[in-house]
Amino acid sequence: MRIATWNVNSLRSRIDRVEAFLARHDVDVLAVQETKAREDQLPLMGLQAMGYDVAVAGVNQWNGVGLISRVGLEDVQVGFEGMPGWGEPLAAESRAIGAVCGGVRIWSLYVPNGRKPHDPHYVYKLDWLQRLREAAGSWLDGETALVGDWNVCPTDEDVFDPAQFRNSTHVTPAERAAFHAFLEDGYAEVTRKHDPGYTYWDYYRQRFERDRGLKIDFVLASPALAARVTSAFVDREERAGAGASDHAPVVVDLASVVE
DNA sequence: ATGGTTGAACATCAA
Repeated sequence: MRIATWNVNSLRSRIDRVEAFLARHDVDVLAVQETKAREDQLPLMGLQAMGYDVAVAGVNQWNGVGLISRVGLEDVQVGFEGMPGWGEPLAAESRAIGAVCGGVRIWSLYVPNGRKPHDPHYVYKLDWLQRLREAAGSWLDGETALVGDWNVCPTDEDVFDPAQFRNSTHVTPAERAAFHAFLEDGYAEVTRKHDPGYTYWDYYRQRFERDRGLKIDFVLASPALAARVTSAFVDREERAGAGASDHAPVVVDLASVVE
């Protein structure tokens, strides 16, 4: 089974690229972030014609997430227990949607950006990650994937110029500790060893063309799922050209379950 | 420090 995660930066404006990506790589499940649309706003006919089911969450224009699956989409959950929201009118937002796809529970996550250290949104980000950790602890036993835009660079290797980011969000010790807490609990980040490259390049200043990016999109797998991972890669080509998202998709291959 | 680009409730906000 092949799963992928991609911050698409608007599913409506990117639908042609999404369909082409799914076909090009023969993807079974795609977790999307920054969908920026309600389900009733989405052109889903193309995806349905390709055999995919779709579930999305989130009503505001920035933070929506979704799952696109052709191997089942069962037990859909919008948000996780204890997930902190933000004030009105964003209270109805959701940054997490989970479902069982092909026997694997997959969570599509859009971790709060944080804006700037000490900003209320940064406090919210750390709180959100802590509450996710508490919920995720009870999912370790099964085959669980926590995928998406974590908005954290876990190491300096994940930043094109660490000096430039010294006073920025994504790299603070508290954010890195919040990310590593999942690893301490038993989750494994399964993409880095196969592809250490960046996953995000800002639209500003030709950052992609100069390969000045960040690695912030990750796939964390429970032990049973991590044991099934055979390969992974960042689809850098998807970031090139006109009409690209500012993130590239991350693809992970799972070995079939041996009967 | 600032600026640059993109998408959306679009001329302002968020990323």
